[in-house]
Amino acid sequence: MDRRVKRTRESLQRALIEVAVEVGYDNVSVQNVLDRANVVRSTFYSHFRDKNDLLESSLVNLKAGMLHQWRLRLEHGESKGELGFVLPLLQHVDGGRHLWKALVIGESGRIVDRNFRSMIADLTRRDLGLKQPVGIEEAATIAFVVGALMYVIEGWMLGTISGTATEVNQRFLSLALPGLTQTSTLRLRKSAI
Amino acid sequence: MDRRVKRTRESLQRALIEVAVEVGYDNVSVQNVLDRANVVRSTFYSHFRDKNDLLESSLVNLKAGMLHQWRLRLEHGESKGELGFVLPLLQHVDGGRHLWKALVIGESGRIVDRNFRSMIADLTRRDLGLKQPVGIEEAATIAFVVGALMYVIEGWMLGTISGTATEVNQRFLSLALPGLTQTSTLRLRKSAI
DNA sequence: CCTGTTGCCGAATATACTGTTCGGGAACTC
DNA sequence: GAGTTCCCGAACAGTATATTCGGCAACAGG
Repeated sequence: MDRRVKRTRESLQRALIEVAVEVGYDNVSVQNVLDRANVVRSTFYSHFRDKNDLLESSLVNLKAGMLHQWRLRLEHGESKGELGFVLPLLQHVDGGRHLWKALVIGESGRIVDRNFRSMIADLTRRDLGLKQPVGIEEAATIAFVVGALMYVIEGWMLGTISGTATEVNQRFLSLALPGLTQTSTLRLRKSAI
Repeated sequence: MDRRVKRTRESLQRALIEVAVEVGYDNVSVQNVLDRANVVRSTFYSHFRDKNDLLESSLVNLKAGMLHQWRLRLEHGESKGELGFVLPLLQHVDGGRHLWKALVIGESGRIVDRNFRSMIADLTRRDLGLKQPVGIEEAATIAFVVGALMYVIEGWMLGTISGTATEVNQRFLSLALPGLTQTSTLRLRKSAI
């Protein structure tokens, strides 16, 4: 790939994140990004459809980095057990706390959400594939786990939930695992219907 | 309150919802709402800060209606047990399926999310207040339950998750309750740390 | 019914941001 | 070194937001 192309794309991606962290994604105009990246309008639109498109392309990198770190920890045997991917995930998110805190708020939150939802859903599916609870549709289970995890992470980023990655992981697993490993015959007491 | 004020505000609220259901919230301009409501620009801005502000005021009514229906069902004894508020909630949402499906998508999704998160959080807190799991911070538990429920509802609205309100309720409870009633000593097996 | 107040209309206007166009010149690939 | 590709710069139309203000009509209270 042409070196110039790579340079402009990376400049724009970096600029967007920087400015978003400073003033919040919703308050970022294309012009702000252009100024920061030293790129001109027409160039921007020859690479990206709009601001959201740029964000989405930035997320590709962030996701790649996350999966990379996850694999490293997998190899080091640090993420065993059911939902073992959660701890590495939390640790990685913890590293870029400023970044994620900025991106969780506002319109970018939806985009981040949509991107990571599918990733987490995949990890969850792979993890739970073997011990699927009987009689409970997969879609509901995935939505349940992913939603719970996303909200916990969000609360953790925003400071509503405190604690280290390990602690948050423990809290999450203690809430999630019992429902997932429960057998179908026990899964609902009469009083709760 | 001046009758004209009430009329104008209600016209605008109704118009916003109508148009949003038709073309999606994100594609609604202030002008669209004005045309539908037969209200002029300056009047709009004398009542609401912007489109989102109008949506927020509309949600007040929707939430009120929801809580009203919930109380009715409570009196009829249809929502007993832990997380008993979930079923009435699902049933109410099911009633306005078109509406919610439209509001879940796009920018309005975040606003709806923010509004109902706090409502569901309150209901959850009240419900779980007595049997708080030991050693698990309340904030994490609330975020867990609320997130799981929100995502399940969203998936249900969008058709990813199928079934009746009763079935979805059962699925949700069977996933959530075991983790909530688990005692602290059992809450984590070594392998999952 | 009368009176003072309040809200709505209508139109104009400033502002800001988006997205597109195009030619000249520089940087890149091979 | 030749030819292609990309970036710059500046201009431009289009669209939506948000504010202003005078005149008229509807309202609440007595």
